[in-house]
Amino acid sequence: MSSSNFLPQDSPESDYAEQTNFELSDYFTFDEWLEEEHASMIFESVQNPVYRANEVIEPGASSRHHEGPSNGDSESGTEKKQVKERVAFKTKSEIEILDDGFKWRKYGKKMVKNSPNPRNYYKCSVDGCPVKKRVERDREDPSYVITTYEGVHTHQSTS
DNA sequence: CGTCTTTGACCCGCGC
DNA sequence: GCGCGGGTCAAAGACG
Repeated sequence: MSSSNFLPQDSPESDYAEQTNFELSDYFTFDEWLEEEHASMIFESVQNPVYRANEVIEPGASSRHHEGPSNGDSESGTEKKQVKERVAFKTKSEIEILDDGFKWRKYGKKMVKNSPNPRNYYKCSVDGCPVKKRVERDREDPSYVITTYEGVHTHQSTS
């Protein structure tokens, strides 16, 4: 019986951009919500399971993971403010693989100590799509699934 | 045959 | 300096 509300909109085929038009959500830093209890914050989003977080990453910030194994010195100019958009969804469902119209490739699974359930990491299979998806189960409500989208799709959904 | 899943190992940042 | 936590990649296997 998963006739619950998977997505706020009943038009999964709609453009993702359309769905990202939730201005009813609150604007807060992801860090803030991280400090707070996930469940607590999103708990109110049961009806509006859509949260939008804009994080501004400064050029000086160490957002460089491990791509250039060269000896330091990797100042490739083109350094500008990178705005990462993160959206947290909380939906009540048994399955965590909620198809939103995009193709995702699982690239890792990790176990969080605060939760007896593992955390899954998904990435868009589309080339040039830096969008990442993080799926986690609510530790207090295993029936709830928290999906966190990171980035913006640079392509249309497969529809 | 191509794509995706799965698991372990590795890496990074921070705290103490 | 080391440990912890979290996040990512990679190789092999499974699957269509």
